[in-house]
Order: sequence, then C-alpha cells, then structure tokens
Amino acid sequence: MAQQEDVFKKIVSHAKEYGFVFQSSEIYDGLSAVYDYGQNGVELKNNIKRYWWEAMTLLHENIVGIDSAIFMHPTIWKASGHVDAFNDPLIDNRDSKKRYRADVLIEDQLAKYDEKIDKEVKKAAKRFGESFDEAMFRQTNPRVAETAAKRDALHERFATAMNDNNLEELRQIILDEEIVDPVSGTRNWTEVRQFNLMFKTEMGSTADGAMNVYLRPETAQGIFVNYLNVQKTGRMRIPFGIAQIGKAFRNEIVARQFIFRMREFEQMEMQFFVRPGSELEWFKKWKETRLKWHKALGLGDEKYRYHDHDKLAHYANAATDIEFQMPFGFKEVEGIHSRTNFDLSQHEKFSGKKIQYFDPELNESYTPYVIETSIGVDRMFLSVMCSSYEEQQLEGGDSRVVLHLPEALAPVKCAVMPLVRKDGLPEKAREIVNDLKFDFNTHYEEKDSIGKRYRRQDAIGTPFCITVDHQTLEDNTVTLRERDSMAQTRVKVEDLHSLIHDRVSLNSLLRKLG
RNA sequence: GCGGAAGUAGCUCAGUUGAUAGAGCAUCAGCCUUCCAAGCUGAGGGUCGCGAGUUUGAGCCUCGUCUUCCGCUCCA
Repeated sequence: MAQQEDVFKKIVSHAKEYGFVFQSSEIYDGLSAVYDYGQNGVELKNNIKRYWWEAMTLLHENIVGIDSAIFMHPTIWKASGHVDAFNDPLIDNRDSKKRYRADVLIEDQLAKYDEKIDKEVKKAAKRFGESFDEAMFRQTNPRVAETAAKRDALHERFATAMNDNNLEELRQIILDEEIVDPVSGTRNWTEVRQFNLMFKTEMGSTADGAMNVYLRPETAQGIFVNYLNVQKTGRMRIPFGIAQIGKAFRNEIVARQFIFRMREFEQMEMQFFVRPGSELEWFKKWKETRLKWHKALGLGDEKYRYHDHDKLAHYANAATDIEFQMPFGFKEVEGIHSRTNFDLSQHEKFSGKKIQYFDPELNESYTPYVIETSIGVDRMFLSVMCSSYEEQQLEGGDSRVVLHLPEALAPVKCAVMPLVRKDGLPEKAREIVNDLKFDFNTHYEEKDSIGKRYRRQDAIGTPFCITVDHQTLEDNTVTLRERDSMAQTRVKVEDLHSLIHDRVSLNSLLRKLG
C-alpha cells in the first residue's frame, strides 16, 4: 500500500512535469483543491469527453445532447433539495476532534432546561398534592420560574441568531451556556462555520435588489428543467435520453487526493427518461452499457467493480457505482441511479408547469421515470493516467517512463523526427508533418539524440514515432516506431496515414460498443 | 476544520556555529551526427513560500500566515 502511495506521488509529479495537470494559481501559492489542465492534459481530457459524447449521441439514436448554463434560477435548487439539505452551522471540539451541528447542540441544551423544569414541577406537585398542570400553572417554585426564564431567553436568543444567520452569536451562546462536548467533556470549541455545498453569488446590481444565484453543484438539473423543450422540439418519444458535459461546483470541506475531489470539476451526465415501472429494467441495462464503455478502453477488466448502494438517497430506488482501482484503492468513477420521477415531479410542483409525457401506445399521460448515468471527467482522467503509467526496466540496465494511454485518447498521436539535423532530413520530416497534421495531433522534434526523443514521446504517451533517415530520401520509406513494444518497422510514407488512423481513431473504440 | 511533517532553480536535493545562494538533471544557443536517454563549449534561470520580529548581519533563530503531504473528520 505504501508502495502504491509512492506510485501515486510519482504520477502526480509526472502529470505536472509533462504538462498534464498544474495546480491552480500556482505562482500565488496555489488554490486549494483547484487544478488546471496543461497542454497535454487538455488534449487527453478532450479525447475522453469526445469518446463519451460520441458513444452517447452517435450510437444511440434516441439520445441527444444539450449544453445548459451554469447559472440557473435559484428555485431549481430548492426543488432539487440542494438548498435545504446542506446549510448547516458546524462547530468542532478541539479535544475530541468531533464535529457537531451548532444548532443541534443548542437545541439539546434547550431540551435540558425543559427536563429540569419538568422535574422541578413534578417535585412541587408531589409536595403540594397537586396535579402536574396545577403545579405548572402556579409556578410557585422560584427555581422553576428561574429556569423557565433562562430557557425562554435562550430560546429567543437562539431563534434570533439562526434567523440572522449569526454564526458568532451561535458560538457565543454555546460558550455562555457552558455547553460541553459529550465525548471529551471540554469546552474547547472552534469557530462556527456555515457549511454550504453550493457556491453562492449575486446576479444583477445590488441597487436593483440583486438575486442570489448558485453555481450548479451538478449538471443534471439543467437537463431536467429542459426536459419539455427537448422532448417537444426534438419530437422525442420515450424512452429517450439527454446528455450533457459541463462544469459543476461543490464547496467541499475537505477536498483532497489530487484531481479526484475538486471544488470545480466536470461531469458527463445522461438522463434517460422511461415509462414508470420499467425503470429497474433500464437501470440494469445502463449498468451493463456503461461498464462496457469503460472496459473498451482496455485499462484492465479486473480494475472495475460495481458497488451497489444499500442506503439510497431520498430520490432513488436503485443506485450503483462503477469503481476503479486507483493507487489509493477502489474509488467511484461513475454513478448510475434510478431517480424515479422525483426531479420532474419537484419541478412540476415548484414551477407550476405541467411536466408530463403523453404516451401514444398507452394512451395516457405520466411523469417519466429517470435513469441517470453520471461520470466525473476528472476521475476518468485520473484512472486513465494511473493505469497507463509505467516505469519500465529495459535490457542492458536502461529504464524508461512510459504512458500506455489508450491510443485513441493519447494527446499526441505521432512525432516526426529527422535522424540527424542535416542533409535535407529536417526538410523531408517537415513535409511529412505538413501532410499528417490535418488529421492527427503531430509533433516535430529534431533536438537531441534519437533515443532521447523517443523517451520524451514515451513520457507523454505518443503511440507512434516516425523517423526520417537517409534511405527516406531514396525510397520514400520511414521507420515507424511503436510506443509499447518499441518495435520498428519500415513503411512507405504514403501508407502512414491509414496505418496511424486505424489505430488512433475513436472509431476503433466505438465499434467495440456496437 | 483538528493533529503531525514539509516548503531553497522547471525536477531531485545540498547548504557547516547566523556572514557574497550551490550541484546534478532539465531548458536555450552552438559544435558533433549516432535508430532507443545521460559527448563537448557556452548561456539563461532563485527577494530561499509570504509577512513581521530578534540581530551589525537571517535560507538558518522566534511568531504569524499560505500551500502541499500523511492521519483524523466530513461527504447525495
């Protein structure tokens, strides 16, 4: 395990050294859990997105794509449940290192006062031979009155603080009431912090009464609120799907493990709308379809597993993750959820618009059920990088670092290099580049020895190197060198295009999916 | 957020008792011309994470702060 963590560290440095991933704002000391993709990273990432997009929209005639805005009407997040579910004031105890909801701690304290009053009143009732209500009504016992006054004052103070969202006041209440941590028994509290999953900002000028809007925490809602638009204008018939790739934002308290958990990340989501009652069948089908998509990349079938959820979210009636074996363990890369009709019904309720589908076969209207497939682009990127990275020992004590990227995903498809920098070889090499560059991301390299240039291309996962030598000038053949096997074959220049295309085009992957 | 460790060139690191910032690799230019890195010559590149303090003098000592890593914690 420790060794695997080491490998992960090496992958992270390799990703930086070769222009795949940089830390955001690095020259300003960086920004926590935010990363930028470099010159090679963006190519790899784009290829991953294109593989997904084409697998969805080209291979399924009943799936179409959209690109919805990141800003959306704030009520959408009320309807989806995101506003209420994550808006808690949290406080930590430094000794027990436990985290509590500040409002719950204070509510517990109020409950303690109630208990105390209850006890006092019961005592009084017993002593004076009264009923509980009579004793309560009289409140003869000064201690009861005192406790009740304290309780009422606390209750009012608490309500005001919550209403004003006054976090300092909440902490002060906890200190004033001398509330102790049930675990450590100490009052060593941190500040109270508002935990909200969603980033909030303002739209419009404040003078006109700006509207609070959120950066979307998932792309799915953009699909749900466009359900009617797409279904009607595309004349879509159930079952059908809507696909989308885009950025999402979550204000995670702890975001770590490189690009695995970031505050700004990219999702590829597809919502598939089906007839009620058929959802579990479709759920099963999409589970299989999605795993097939992953396996077609050839990263290793044994590196994937399903993780079915026992505990389901409020909107789901079935859920599973596709997990991938990262150097730090099996981790979720994709989620497949049967979301019932929860989202569409909620938007129907909150918007007041009828969101129904008239099924001509059944001759009735209903709210469609939804199967969601949701995959993190960045996690996908990480899984590709991790499973491709290899430090290889070669014969003769040599070693090399090579990225065995799936050829269709590689940032650079081929590098053309003159064996030596004279005798017209560079000119000939340029000629070949100028022909290939229209179809493939092609590099030209003439600096350093040929072996060194091969190593550099191995490090960024370039599948093919084309070497121009003196023989090229005579018979128009070149050496084609393969990344993984390092094997060299002599091929005609005019055959290069089709040889490379057969291996690096996305089609080769897509055809495996049928 | 809590605890621990770390931060010196693009990378890996050295830096003595506090006294003019170093090496290897990498990069760039030139030479050499060789099908699997590490030949020769030269050049560029650092407010030692940032900010205060102590001191005649701080990469080094003190405090704060930021970032990263590890462990907790949290996680639709």
